[in-house]
Amino acid sequence: MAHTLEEIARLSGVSRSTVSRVINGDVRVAAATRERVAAIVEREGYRPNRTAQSLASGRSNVLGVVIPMAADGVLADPYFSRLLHGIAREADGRDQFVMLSLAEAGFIHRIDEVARRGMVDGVVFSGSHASDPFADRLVESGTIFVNVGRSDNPQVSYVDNDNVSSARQATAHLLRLGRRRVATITGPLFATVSQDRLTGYREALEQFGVRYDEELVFESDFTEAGGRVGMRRLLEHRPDAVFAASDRMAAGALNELRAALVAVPDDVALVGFDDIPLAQQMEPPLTTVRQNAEQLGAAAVALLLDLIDNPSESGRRIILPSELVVRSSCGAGLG
Amino acid sequence: MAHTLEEIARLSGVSRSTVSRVINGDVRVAAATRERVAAIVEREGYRPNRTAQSLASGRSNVLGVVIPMAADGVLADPYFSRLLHGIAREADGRDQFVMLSLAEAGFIHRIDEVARRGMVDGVVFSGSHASDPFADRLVESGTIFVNVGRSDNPQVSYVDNDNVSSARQATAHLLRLGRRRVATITGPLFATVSQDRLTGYREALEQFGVRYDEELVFESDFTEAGGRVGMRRLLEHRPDAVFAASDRMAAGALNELRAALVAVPDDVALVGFDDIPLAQQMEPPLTTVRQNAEQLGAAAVALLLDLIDNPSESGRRIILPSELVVRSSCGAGLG
DNA sequence: TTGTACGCGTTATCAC
DNA sequence: GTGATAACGCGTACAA
Repeated sequence: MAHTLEEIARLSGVSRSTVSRVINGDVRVAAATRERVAAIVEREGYRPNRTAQSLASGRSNVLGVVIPMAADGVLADPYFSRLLHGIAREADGRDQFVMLSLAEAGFIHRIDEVARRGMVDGVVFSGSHASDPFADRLVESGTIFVNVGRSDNPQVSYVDNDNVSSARQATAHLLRLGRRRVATITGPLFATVSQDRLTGYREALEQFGVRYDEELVFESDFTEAGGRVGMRRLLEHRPDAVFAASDRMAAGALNELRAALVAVPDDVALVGFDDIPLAQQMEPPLTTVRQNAEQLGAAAVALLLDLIDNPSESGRRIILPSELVVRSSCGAGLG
Repeated sequence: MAHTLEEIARLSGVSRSTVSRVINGDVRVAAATRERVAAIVEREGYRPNRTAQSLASGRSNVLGVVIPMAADGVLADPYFSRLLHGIAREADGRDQFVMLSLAEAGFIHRIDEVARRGMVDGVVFSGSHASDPFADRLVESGTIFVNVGRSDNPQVSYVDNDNVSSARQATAHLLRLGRRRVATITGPLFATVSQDRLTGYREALEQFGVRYDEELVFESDFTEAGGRVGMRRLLEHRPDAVFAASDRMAAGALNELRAALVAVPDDVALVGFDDIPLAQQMEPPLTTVRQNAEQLGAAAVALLLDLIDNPSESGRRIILPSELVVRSSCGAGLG
């Protein structure tokens, strides 16, 4: 088992350079030579040392992926699983490796580590804050990266779902069905997704000439427990519909409604966001917005690679469309 | 912003070697020198180039993690999320990086890539087969790795849950409550977990002097849909209890039982395996075996690092205990 | 305690 | 087409 270029070169009676050329598919090499060397590479099962390649070429073909684990068990959220899956799959398809960092609280040092020159060519950062110190740190350190989720920093490139328009559409759907006291359970408002979905909600209200009522807005945390608590409080203000900014919160809300003996959708219509697997198994099945997290991850990788090849560009944005999936929790017939 | 050892050396008026020593905490360096150099390193925000370090030292501090994506959306299974979380967290705590490879079908080449010298110091492989070609490939290539899940290959080191004894305990629990026609829905039997849980089931039967009846065994695939199908078939043979080898299958079975108007646990008692979040929200709450996937991941990393430091050792095994969580689907009072 | 010099395995720039 | 040879940035005997 030969281990270095040098050995392969010796075995095939050529120089290191030629072997290197064969390995890298350089055209300027005689067909006969190429074949002979290739055969020996094959026979010996030789693989170039990645680290040495990286050092010499200045490129590692490794993409860093940083996912802040704000709450415990964030990975339990199907969104992140899918996002990660999309990232991994796209990276794989483009012959890139993925270096994963599930950053716990106080992980600033990990960012520095990941951004360390040589390790990775770029970073996909799943940052949820409009203005994130870590994102700032990344641009400051000159690391090429793309944010998954909107960012206020004009320098940062990002991919995101069209949260505003999707939320507007979801809320409008409720209004169109005649509901007028439409409440909403939002995610944590420091997160751009939460802000954007709230914005969409307000836009729909305005569009239908319905007054925005703060009492019908409850800020929660995307979890089922949070949705349940939110619903309990909202119930005091007699809503006839609820737009939950995540399916998990919608599930919690549904549990609370059931416990309070409120009929869904008859008394209160419900719409979620995400279209997690559970959504269609809920009773009644949940009307929700399908966002394709895998696609988002793939898009992030594609954009990142583009940025790596064209470092001059910055502040690029890619917005992916979502789709309203009408089931029965909203009180509309299927269709 | 200084970028190389050389520059820092020049800036602080010493040689590269000395700076290197300071960086690596070598004791043989004068306190005064150390301080001076450290200050400059700090001021310049210098970080050693990881790639160069790896090449020179022969160690990358990167751990490969390979998870075969047999079925689509494997990551959706909470087990893998938790496993991955445990791995990432432990690796982080030990200053290791994680290189993730979500290997799709036909991913043999990826294994080779990951095992490529220089990239990673070792690999955590989540292989489910008793005898896995990929695992064989890894040992063949001399890659240091640990398998998550039992392996028949005496060379491979692995960490695993105590599936046999847990399954025995779960089944025995049913038998102890007086059930005699205890059926089981197994996972795919090429997987060691499935085999082991089936073995535990048989052991419990034997222990209670109950004949093993093939008609009461249905091989499925760990998914909810699979559990549902399995339950439908088993129903033909009038079981009074079911041990499902995964909570997701238990959920499917429960749905089927409900559809068939069979009372749980009165007519048919049910026990699952995994203790996924859904388990305690099922109606009735599911009695199940709690396996700590995070701990499994952490143990895998710990073992791997141990192996990296002591490459001579091989075939080490670590078995983690599980715990029966009694809720009400089995027909026992809480306790 | 500090510095010199060589090696890690490639890539890339030259000549030939 | 092919082959020396100089980087790439760092670790580490060995010498001083």
